[in-house]
Amino acid sequence: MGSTGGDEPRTYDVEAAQVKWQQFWERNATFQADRNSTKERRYVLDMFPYPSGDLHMGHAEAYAMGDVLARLWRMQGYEVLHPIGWDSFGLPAENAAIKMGEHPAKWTYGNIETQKTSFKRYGLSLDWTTELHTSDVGYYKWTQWLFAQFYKRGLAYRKNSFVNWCPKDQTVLANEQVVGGLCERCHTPVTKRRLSQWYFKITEYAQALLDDMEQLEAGWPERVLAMQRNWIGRSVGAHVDFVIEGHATPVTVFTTRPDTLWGATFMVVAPDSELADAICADSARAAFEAYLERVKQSSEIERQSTEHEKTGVDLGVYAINPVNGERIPVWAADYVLAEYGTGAIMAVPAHDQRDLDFARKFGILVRPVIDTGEVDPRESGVATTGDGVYINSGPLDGLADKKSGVAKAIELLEAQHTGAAAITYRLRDWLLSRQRFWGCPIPVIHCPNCGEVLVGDDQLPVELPDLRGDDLAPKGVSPLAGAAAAAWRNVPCPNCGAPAERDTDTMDTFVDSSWYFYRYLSANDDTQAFNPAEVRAWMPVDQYVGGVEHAILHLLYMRFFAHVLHDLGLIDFNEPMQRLLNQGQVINQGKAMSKSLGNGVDLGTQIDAYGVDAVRLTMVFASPPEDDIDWADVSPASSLKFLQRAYRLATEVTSAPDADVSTGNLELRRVTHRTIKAITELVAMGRFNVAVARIMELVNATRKTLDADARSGADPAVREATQFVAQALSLVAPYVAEEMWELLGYAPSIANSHWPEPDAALLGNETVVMVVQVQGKVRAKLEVPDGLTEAEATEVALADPAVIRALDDRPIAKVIVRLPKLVSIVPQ
RNA sequence: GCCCGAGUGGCGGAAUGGUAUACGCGGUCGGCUCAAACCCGGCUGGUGGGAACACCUUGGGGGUUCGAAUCCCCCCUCGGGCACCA
Repeated sequence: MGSTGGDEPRTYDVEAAQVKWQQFWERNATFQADRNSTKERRYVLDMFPYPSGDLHMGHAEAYAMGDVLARLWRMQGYEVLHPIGWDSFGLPAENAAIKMGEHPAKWTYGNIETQKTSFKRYGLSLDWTTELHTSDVGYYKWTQWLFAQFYKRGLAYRKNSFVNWCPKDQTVLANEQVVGGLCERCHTPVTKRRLSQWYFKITEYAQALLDDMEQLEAGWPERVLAMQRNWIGRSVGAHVDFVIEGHATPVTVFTTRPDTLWGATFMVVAPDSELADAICADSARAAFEAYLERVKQSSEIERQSTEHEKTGVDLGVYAINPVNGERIPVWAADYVLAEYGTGAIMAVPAHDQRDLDFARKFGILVRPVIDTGEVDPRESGVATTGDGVYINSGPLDGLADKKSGVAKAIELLEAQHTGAAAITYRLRDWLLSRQRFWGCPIPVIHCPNCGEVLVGDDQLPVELPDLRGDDLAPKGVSPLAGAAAAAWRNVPCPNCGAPAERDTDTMDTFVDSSWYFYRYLSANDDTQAFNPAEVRAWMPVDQYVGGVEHAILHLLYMRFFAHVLHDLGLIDFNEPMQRLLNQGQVINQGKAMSKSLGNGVDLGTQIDAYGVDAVRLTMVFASPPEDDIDWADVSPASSLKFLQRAYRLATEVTSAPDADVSTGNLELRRVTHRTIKAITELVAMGRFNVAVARIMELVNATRKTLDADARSGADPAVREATQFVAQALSLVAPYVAEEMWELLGYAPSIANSHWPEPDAALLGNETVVMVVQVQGKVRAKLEVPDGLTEAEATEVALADPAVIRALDDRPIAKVIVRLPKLVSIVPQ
């Protein structure tokens, strides 16, 4: 009980409030968006969850953040759509199904029920009427339809090449899913396999994806944009053709330094490229094949290691340097990648460290062509890469900077038709096939006569067959290629009727998640993937919220999808997410929570102990949204204490709901309106932790007013302050906010209340604290009436004893006045 | 190696050119209590001083400015991303 005592209940029953308001919101469809609304619309989107079990601390933080904005915008009078669904295809379900001898759907949809209950308890302002599951036939039919659109446009194709293979999950992986040479999901070292696989031609959009980042600069975190730029990896340089002795077609290399061509003393091709095989001399064949075998055995990690000693083999052929006619040897070495550029490079050992290391190991000629004034690379073993004067470079000799050297070299190559300016990207096409069952089947039939045949729109969906348990166990190929799926797989060719087979791979689940936010807008429409009119009405998304771990996965893929959908004429924008918030992680004792460390914190236990409101408040208040929260550093118990303290204000308000606020305590009213202004701005800027601090200050100020005078409970200013405390609090602590709202005598729900505008007349102050500096040091803090003139302020400042003492009779050189709060005096 | 971001009390953090350390945690002293928990209130960057007060303090060094945590240059440390990418 509080020190002032009283008969009314002074705290709220956390558990009872949670049950009561959940029911209320559900019954009244409080958070259901009105599709026919005439209000301005806002679309708040959280990255949809994978139904892995129950809601955990990480979800709790992410969803708390999105809800703050959704709730603010709703109260500000926008029609807010805040949907939710399930990214319900994926490997964990399949693994669980194998273990239990079940169908993956059972595990998946069971988890969804559990998680859904937790979501509802968590008090999020979600519209459940558009709930979707990517594993529902009604959804994945349209994933297949979209694949077909991509295919028809030439953006989905199959090719045979070395691909990333996870030996544990027994499936291929996209480049984006290989992190440091390990499988993103299970951390097994990734190996290479040669397979025919489906790809999306994301490389065709490399430049567009770079260019359109300009639109995102205002609303996306800089680090995400940087990561995407880095990942796309644009390099500007030139293509140069080298004739190979004894071969008709020249080999093209890509280089960023065509100006160093005169120093190219050998050429290197990737051992696992077709090119190496094609040009290898008979005399070198045996050595080459032994080397290739060795390269294939080594893991990605080994190969990528910077410590890795250079290896390679002489292919026994010579190339002709197009600028000086010099014969240079051609080597195969694994430091050249088959997939990047053309799979072949010109090596300039004097000015590239990798080439220098290689040349020194194998005794190949090193010839500097730029004199940078540094030690000769032949002596130092350190390649020089800076600007300098060109030497040994024919027509470039005497030039002194890289820029003109590069330009001159390209001009020369173009004139003799042996090369041209070129741009290369690091980004590779998106490998979308997966050798697993619980995913969206690729709607293609392979016919011995007709080849690849796309399943017609009228034949969609291609439904998954009913496989379970051991049928799904990894056998090196997709379960859909196994005996149990024979009946599903063997179908007549839609073209010629001959016996044919369905494609047995399923799509990467990132395909599913690249378009779910369009589907929310017409989730139950079985005539189209999404309704263009609804997309026009609601999109782009105003705020997207999710983890930064998707910076170059989902967030790149969904951008690519949007570009294609735009080119297909299905949407009229390129960038679907205007603002992006990457919330931090919840960690414990400095480390990510994990089972092996045993430092996990269970969300359900926290909620049972402190309530939803306190947990959410803790999440939001602990740090800026994008920073990690260490649960060891926070105190949900004190969050609850604060909520009870706020609640208590409402129990002490005795004025009528329609009381005339203009008669209220002016000081408190000023604090309230300043707080309204500050919180409105802070929340809009995503500075939620600071906004909460402001709520706390308003609670403190209101408490002081109440404690100062026993009659303050009847003061309408106290009601006004408390009312705003409830509204601001409702952004993070919706249950206690509803309780307060009811106690104040207003009709629920507070979520539909009108967010106040600050009264401009109340933003000023009668008096302000004016700081007086002498030589930049604060010498006095004076309480003066607001609205002094500069001359008056100066006069008051110079009269202050502390200021006089600090001036010590020195004459004044300058006085700078910044009204209303500062006077800076500069003595001579 | 390249690219981003960050360094502020014992801790999370606030202040983005104008009162450094808001708000909270922790601590401490006091009130309530037979007692304790809860709750309520005060104090809480450092050094010197009995006090008034003075000086110092935003990773380090330099600069711009009447005034710098904030802007500029150099360096250090930490976190993240990419990485034999030609």
